[in-house]
Amino acid sequence: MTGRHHDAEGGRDEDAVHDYVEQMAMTFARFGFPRMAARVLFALTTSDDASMTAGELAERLEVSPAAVSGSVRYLMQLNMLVREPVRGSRRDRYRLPDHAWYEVTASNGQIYEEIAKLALTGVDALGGPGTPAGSRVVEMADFLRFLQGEMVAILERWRLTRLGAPEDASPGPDPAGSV
Amino acid sequence: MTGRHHDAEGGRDEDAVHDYVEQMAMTFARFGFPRMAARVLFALTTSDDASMTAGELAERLEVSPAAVSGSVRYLMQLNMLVREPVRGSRRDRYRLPDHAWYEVTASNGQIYEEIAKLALTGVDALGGPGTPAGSRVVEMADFLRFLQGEMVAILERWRLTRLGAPEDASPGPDPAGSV
DNA sequence: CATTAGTTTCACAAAACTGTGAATACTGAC
DNA sequence: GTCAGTATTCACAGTTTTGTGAAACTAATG
Repeated sequence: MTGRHHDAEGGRDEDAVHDYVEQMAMTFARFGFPRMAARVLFALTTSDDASMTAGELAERLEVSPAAVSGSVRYLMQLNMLVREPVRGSRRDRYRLPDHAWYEVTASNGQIYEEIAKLALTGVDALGGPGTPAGSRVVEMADFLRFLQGEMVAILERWRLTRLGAPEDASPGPDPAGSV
Repeated sequence: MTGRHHDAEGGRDEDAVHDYVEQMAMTFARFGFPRMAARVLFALTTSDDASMTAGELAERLEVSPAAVSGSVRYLMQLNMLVREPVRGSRRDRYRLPDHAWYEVTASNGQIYEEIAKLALTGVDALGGPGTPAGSRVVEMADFLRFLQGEMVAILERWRLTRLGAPEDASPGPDPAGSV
């Protein structure tokens, strides 16, 4: 025993996991993601069954139940988390869906379209699509719609190549030696 | 004269443009983009030559020069704005590059790889890629790298089809009647 | 070299955001 | 129906972010 909860080769190092969760969460926070929600997300990501109760999350992260409550609500609204009532108990388990990153990326794709639509509402005020400013806005909207369309296609490709193949327990055909 | 600065059919309606800038900026702010930077961005987007001095921006947006200064620095760091010193004057013009959205999307692509790399640093602590948590992290990293790679490809396709074709003043081949 | 227009920096006030503890409201068990 | 265990809501405090006014800095012009 080293003082760090490191079981053995291949075992989990809980302290290191703790650090890792915090590091990932802070990185996401830098990109505008709510801090506590990021902590919850990675606490779940790093738990072996991708599932914890609110109480377990609070204990693990050493934060109040209130903070967990707010964060899980936020994450659920983003479709990154599902709540699963536990039969025979009033506890709910919060679980990361199986392919959460794929799912959330797919469901967020719609925001490109929303922004494009909003952008185009300004074209008239700018004097129409023939004016420099008007055409600039149209180009932006076109670009966003292009991105959205392509995104749908590449997500479909991911779904087919990675999620379509049923048995793929190994990390993947492309371990991509850490760059 | 209606009280709104609307010249004629096809002319700009400055009041409406003002509202539009604010609306777009607030939408971006909801997604975590700094508010004032968003205002500056859309003030430039909606100006006919995509270029203004700091003073013009401050006047147009009715904010302090200090706020403009901070925001343009932020936007330049994101490659969404270039500073162009004006010869024979101490004024700098801040200009939106021609295909700003394309450019910034392309230059931001790298963040997927960064997050993927950071994510993989946790695999050991989780007990290796064979554990449930470890494989989950590997899948996330794989997905992010896949996205990044595909993004590079689709941006290249945009560049070739839209920026490669020299004359395309019309809004585009696909007006995409508002969905 | 002094003047002046324009921009940036700095310290500070206001607003927004985060997370907490306490109170409240659910929900299943008995 | 009552009890007990959980989850949620609410008001608040600490922190961070945002934007301002004033002063400092920079560069062209007479």
